Amino acid sequence: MNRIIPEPSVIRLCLMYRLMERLENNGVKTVFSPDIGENLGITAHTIRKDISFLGEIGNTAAGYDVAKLKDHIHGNLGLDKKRFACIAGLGKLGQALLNYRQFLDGDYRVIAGFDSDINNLEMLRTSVPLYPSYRMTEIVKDMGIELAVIAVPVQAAQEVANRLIAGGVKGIINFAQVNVKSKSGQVLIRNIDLYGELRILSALLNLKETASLKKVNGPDPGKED
Amino acid sequence: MNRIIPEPSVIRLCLMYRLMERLENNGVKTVFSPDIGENLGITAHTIRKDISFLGEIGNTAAGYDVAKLKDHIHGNLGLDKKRFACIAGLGKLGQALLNYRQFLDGDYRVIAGFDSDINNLEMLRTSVPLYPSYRMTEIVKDMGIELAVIAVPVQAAQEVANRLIAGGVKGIINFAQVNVKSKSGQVLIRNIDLYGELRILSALLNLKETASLKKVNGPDPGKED
DNA sequence: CCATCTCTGTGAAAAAAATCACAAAAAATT
DNA sequence: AATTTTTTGTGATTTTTTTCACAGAGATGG
Ligand SMILES: NC(=O)c1ccc[n+]([C@@H]2O[C@H](COP(=O)([O-])OP(=O)(O)OC[C@H]3O[C@@H](n4cnc5c(N)ncnc54)[C@H](O)[C@@H]3O)[C@@H](O)[C@H]2O)c1
Ligand SMILES: NC(=O)c1ccc[n+]([C@@H]2O[C@H](COP(=O)([O-])OP(=O)(O)OC[C@H]3O[C@@H](n4cnc5c(N)ncnc54)[C@H](O)[C@@H]3O)[C@@H](O)[C@H]2O)c1
Repeated sequence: MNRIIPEPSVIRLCLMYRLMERLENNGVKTVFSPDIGENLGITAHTIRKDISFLGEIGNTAAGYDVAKLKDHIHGNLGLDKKRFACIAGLGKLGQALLNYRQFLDGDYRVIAGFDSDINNLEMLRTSVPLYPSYRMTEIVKDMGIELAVIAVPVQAAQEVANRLIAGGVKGIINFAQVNVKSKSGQVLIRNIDLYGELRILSALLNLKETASLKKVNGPDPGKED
Repeated sequence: MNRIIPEPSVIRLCLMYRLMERLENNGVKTVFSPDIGENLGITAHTIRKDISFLGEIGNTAAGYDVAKLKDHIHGNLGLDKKRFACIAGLGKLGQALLNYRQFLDGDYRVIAGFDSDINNLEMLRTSVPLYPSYRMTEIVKDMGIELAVIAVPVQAAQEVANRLIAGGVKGIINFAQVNVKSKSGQVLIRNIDLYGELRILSALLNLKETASLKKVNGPDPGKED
């Protein structure tokens, strides 16, 4: 058993965690590695390898106890650590996120919203405290906010990231149409390009047709659609 | 030069395309591989390798012509192929996407929206034609829609995916809190978990602190934040 | 127009990740 | 209680991806 976990495994384990939550809700008590794989589009081999990075937890010949596996992942990845989050930019996308239940009562709770447009702030009905953009660094620092979501226009994104980082944010999810960076490289940043996802899909489809793609993801598929 | 392109390279090339668009808008004429790398958080080596999968295009000792590289990626990845898209589920998130400019006038144009709630459909002000959910398969087939975005509640997601696939959709982006699957494995699916991104960030931060993560991404960072 | 300097393109090497294959442990069956 | 079946956990192997290193093509500059 290895205590050093590859990043792709961490990401898959997070997906497994979500799956275990759902299975537990549905009253499922036990799962086998091929079930998990089937659900996540990953081979059973990889599933078992990923889980084994966290130590032994399965039952030989009897699979994994759903609740136990969930807690195991939870504990080992430190998901029990609660963190505060904020949303910078409360336009169409920022508002949708701001009102999303999981962001309000989950482990990574949104406790502040920021926008440069004061009128916009006054219009919004929400239980989350909202602040003008110029107070971002100060508020982030005071509230101990560690995670941030950027949903501002492309021109403002890097500047907003800088202010968040100055306030002590350690992780950022960025939806603006530009990869934002942290100069020190110490802050984790995940750039998500929603429109770009369509571009990627289209490119993969094209290449799949002309057979010039090395591999298309997903493990042994079933038979029929 | 290799005509078979690894999937990670395809994804990075799509990011490069976005960057070239922006640089061109800003009047930048030439870029060097380290610039591109710096912008995307990837090493210059990888950038050059990725580009070289598409054939020679750079100028020895003089970098890449922005417009030329953009068109080169565009052509080689088949991004010139226009495709129609639709959005299934017009709640908070679906509406934000539906009104996003790039989805309305980009190459992957949203030409239909679906919701099971007729009242909701009647309330919405948009230039995109909206349809009740039960017509999904029929409309998708008739309009020749190839790409779809799923933004329905978790319970409905797989069922909606099935209907889209029955209508002939070839690629799906799914925002519901469950990995949806295509039985044949022929349909490309990208599951995006917005809340899960926060979980991943938190897990990576925890592991970084306890030094039990194999590698944290991002190439040689600069000096200061 | 020669020397030098710069940056691409790519085979080779290294690193990382996924897959395999099987021992071993427990459950199920007879 | 012995045998068969099942399924985990993990070293070993294979595949994939990234990084390296440098030849070579062209720019630059005297
Ligand atoms: N809406 C979508 O579906 C969608 C899809 C993909 C990507 N995006 C990206 O997400 C971002 C937000 O999109 P949107 O549609 O919500 O845009 P929007 O224009 O509706 O909202 C942007 C908000 O940011 C605020 N803002 C501007 N500068 C700011 C600053 N310096 N600090 C804080 N707030 C500031 C504005 O006042 C506005 O409220 C954009 O970068 C967009 O490209 C949006
Ligand atoms: N809103 C967010 O910020 C956010 C963030 C992360 C993930 N998500 C996920 O995105 C999805 C949508 O979220 P939301 O906040 O927009 O939810 P929502 O409840 O506001 O909207 C869901 C919409 O889907 C429609 N719908 C239900 N069943 C349908 C069916 N069978 N066919 C077509 N339409 C149907 C509903 O009528 C409703 O309009 C959910 O799965 C949610 O978990 C949302």
